[in-house]
Amino acid sequence: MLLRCQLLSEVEARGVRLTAQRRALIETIQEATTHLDAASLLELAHKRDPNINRATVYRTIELLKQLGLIDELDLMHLNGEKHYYEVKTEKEHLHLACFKCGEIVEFATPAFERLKHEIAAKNQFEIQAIRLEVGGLCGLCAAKKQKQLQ
Amino acid sequence: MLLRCQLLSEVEARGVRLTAQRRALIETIQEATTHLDAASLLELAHKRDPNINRATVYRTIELLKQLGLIDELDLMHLNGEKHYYEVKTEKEHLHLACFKCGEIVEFATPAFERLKHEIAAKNQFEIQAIRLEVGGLCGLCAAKKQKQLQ
DNA sequence: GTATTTGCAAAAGCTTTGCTGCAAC
DNA sequence: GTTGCAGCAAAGCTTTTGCAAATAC
Repeated sequence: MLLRCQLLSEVEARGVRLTAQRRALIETIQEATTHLDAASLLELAHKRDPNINRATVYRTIELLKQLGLIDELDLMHLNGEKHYYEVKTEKEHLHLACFKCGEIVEFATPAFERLKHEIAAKNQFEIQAIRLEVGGLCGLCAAKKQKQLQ
Repeated sequence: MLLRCQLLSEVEARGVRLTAQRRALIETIQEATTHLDAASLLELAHKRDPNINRATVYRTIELLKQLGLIDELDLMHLNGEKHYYEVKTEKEHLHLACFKCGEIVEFATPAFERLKHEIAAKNQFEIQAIRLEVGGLCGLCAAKKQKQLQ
């Protein structure tokens, strides 16, 4: 799996030596198909190594954040205050969170990229992290609401 | 003060009866010149009524959120996990948070408005809340870093 | 042998809740 | 006399931390 190798090698390319536990955690993040919060990451990583501890999870997340390799999301606090993590992608994308059904959709558009550049230029700001989150009703839930009102 | 009357009357226009404490809290939010978190709001509101309780603060914030009159911000978790609140404005704006000096700058641009509309249209999404937060180095701190590197 | 990492449990920080009594209408 | 609000303290949830033991190099 190409992607899996990328995150790991990105870390090592930065001269960071990894323990087996951290490697397991990083692989788990890389292979995840949904947005992971710390607890879910721990649970998933336990399949690789049941001894991994919560503290190690947080410390590894901290490491990856420092290296600028993952992004931290709130997903509009749809499920409380936990954070979610995803591997940083080349192109910025945003997250749509449905307050009704909880669905999370990702959306990328050149307009977001352009906006990002405008922000940096007009404010002389060196952007290290950018997070655009949207909350509301997805198409399905919005349609349902319309029906109920009729 | 015109603005102050607006938030209050917006609430009452929605048929919500307010107690004196809630009115005091809402006035405090309206008049604040910085982004308030719950604790700061409580502290400030105590000048109007020293009996206001933390629980009442959170319950009033919840009310205003439900009514769609305030926005909740994280400000890139610059100071921990607390939330900040601001009166919802007509035009969307975003927040730039400097990881170094902690400065928060607001920035509005038509490009953000356009992006918002594109998001809604392309995803058939009914946007109720949108939050764009940026973290990095403000111009000053970025310049300082450049100097140190030389 | 020194430097890091781990495991554990406790603490910390912010927010929510249960419940009792109080106030409003 | 209902209905809803306030006050208090405790609980809840997620994240962070201190420290001793274990591991890696």
